[in-house]
Amino acid sequence: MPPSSPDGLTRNAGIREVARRAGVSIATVSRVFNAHSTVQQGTRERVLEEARAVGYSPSPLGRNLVRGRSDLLGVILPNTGFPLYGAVLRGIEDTIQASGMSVLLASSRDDAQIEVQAAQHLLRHAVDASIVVNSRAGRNLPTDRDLAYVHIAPEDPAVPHRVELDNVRGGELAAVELLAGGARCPAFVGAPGRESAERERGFVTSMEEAGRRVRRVPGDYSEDSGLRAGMALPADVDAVFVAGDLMAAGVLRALHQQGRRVPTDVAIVGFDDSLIAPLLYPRLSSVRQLAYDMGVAAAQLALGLIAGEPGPDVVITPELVRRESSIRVPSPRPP
Amino acid sequence: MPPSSPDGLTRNAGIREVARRAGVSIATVSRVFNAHSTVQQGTRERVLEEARAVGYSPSPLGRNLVRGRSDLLGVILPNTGFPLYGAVLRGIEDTIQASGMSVLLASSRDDAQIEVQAAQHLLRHAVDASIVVNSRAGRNLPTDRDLAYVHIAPEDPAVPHRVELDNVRGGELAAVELLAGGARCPAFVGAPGRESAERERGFVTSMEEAGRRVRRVPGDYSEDSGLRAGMALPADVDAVFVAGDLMAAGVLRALHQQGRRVPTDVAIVGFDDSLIAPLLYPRLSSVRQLAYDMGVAAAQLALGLIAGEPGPDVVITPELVRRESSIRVPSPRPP
DNA sequence: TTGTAGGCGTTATCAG
DNA sequence: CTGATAACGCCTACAA
Repeated sequence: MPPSSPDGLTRNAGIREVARRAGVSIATVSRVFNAHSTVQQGTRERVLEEARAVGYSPSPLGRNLVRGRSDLLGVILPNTGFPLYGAVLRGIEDTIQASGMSVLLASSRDDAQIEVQAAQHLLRHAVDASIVVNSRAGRNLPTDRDLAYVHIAPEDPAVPHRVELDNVRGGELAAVELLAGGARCPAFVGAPGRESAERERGFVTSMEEAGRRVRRVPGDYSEDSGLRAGMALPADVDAVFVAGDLMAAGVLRALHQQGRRVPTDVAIVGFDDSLIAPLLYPRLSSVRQLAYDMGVAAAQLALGLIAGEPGPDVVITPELVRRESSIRVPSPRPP
Repeated sequence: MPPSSPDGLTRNAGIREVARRAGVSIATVSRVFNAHSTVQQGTRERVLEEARAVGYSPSPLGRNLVRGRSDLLGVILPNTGFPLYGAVLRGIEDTIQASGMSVLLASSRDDAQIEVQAAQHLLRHAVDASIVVNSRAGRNLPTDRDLAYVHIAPEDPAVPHRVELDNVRGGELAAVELLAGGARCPAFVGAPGRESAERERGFVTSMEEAGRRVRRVPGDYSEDSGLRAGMALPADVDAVFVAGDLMAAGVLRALHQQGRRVPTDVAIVGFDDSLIAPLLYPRLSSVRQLAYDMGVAAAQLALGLIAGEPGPDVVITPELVRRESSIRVPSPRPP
């Protein structure tokens, strides 16, 4: 019995139903819905007509099975909650939406082991490609067929298909800004990992070229570590570059507590320009990480790989967003 | 030809391969991998053994097709980037991970139209259920078979399967805190929508019971609107409850600019306890929204619906997180 | 307990 | 340009 639907509810019409009503074979219906196939004008219209009538469109499930791929893009984030990753995700989503793909999410919890498992899981779901943010596993990710990974800021400097921020340049921007503000005794608050090291390199190099020695204080990207770093800042330091905004918030608080005025006594530049930067007091100058743009770039790269046209790696150039924390004004002494 | 693999690479082994090696039919292999099926101990072990040997596990694609459902959970967020939603997402992820499901993401951009399309898209991918955050479309979401929606804080107060915060209670908590700090002239900074209205109701009711009249100032959840609201605050106001942390950041800044001290001159309580609250200056007291917990609850509800055991709606009781912005201390005048 | 066979909804190959 | 028909990988009556 053909799936005529005598009950009130329109059960999901399939390709057969449409073929029957249009008086063609299911093969023709399929061709109509798959581009670059040749089918006569009249037939095509008739099929489309009937399809609309019963509300048909090809089921992803059947299609996935036969094609061995889905229209899914895997995304592996270290941590779903972090704002910066949210921006990346949004960039990815906005970009792939047009091509009818969707995002299958997984998280790695900053653990190479878990990351590999997540990748495997995505693989089994036949994602067309995956984007991995801050990959720990790097080249060890399982790769089926010619599955493509696009990496955003991976630890491993050798993985292909990468989108990355020019961290060294970011450090330089911070140095330029602080020097313009008259920095004499600069400090750098860093964190473990490649990215922080690069930011430090750019900063220190520029500062040394200007004849300034940079004090280093370690942290771990947390606000708390920033607070401790701020407390440990030598008394003569008058300019600080902090490798992450959250840490910068901690440094800022430490300075408040010590009664040191920002930017009058100490100027500060953060990194990321995450959404907290303009909310801090004073508003934090920060090297903009352009997370949204990185998501967009990664998605475009992924789309290219899927289409068989691998694009070149992307290096995004950061900008400095100037706000109150680094803009030196004459000491506000009322008359 | 059976898929013996003469080339070096182990091509993905299928159910047939395992069946052949274990000397059983594919039906038996299938039964081994589907619980509540009865297969002899010895046979089961042999199958498992061979499965492990070739690295086999049932393909989601084939399984989805025949079962008409995937092991995917749809999640529709208004906006992928917003921190609060990130927390919800994390709660969802952490909860479903154990059951081997994964999250298929979509966003609604706060638009009922787009929300419906997103839901349809998820539907076609045969998600087992969907979680919708801040639904605008409400009961108008397309519903195939017995697909279940779980709603987190929907606009429509009548949709079933909901997880929600007790906003009225949140308003009361804010009132209690501010009254304890000696509030005489309280104000409320609100925003459009049901949630803000409920927070207002709880706040105003409690305040009026204490004999205080509440000034209302409108906003829209943005920092900027908070800044404007803060500027528009009558001079005698000494306590403010703001319906969102981001707006509260704006209010705080306005007060700084006016030279009004927080909490000495004006005490402030925000709402959400988003991750910016402890970063503001001074640290912002806030009614905790427990977004992570709401994600967990929603995921549990969804899991229940999928299993055919619908659980009761969930109302989460907020807590007040006390921080500097509402803790009145004697004016800090050193001896 | 196990095997046989049919079907899930599509795409792709190969004739016509 | 179009129609049969064979996969795709798996689940599930039904039968043995």
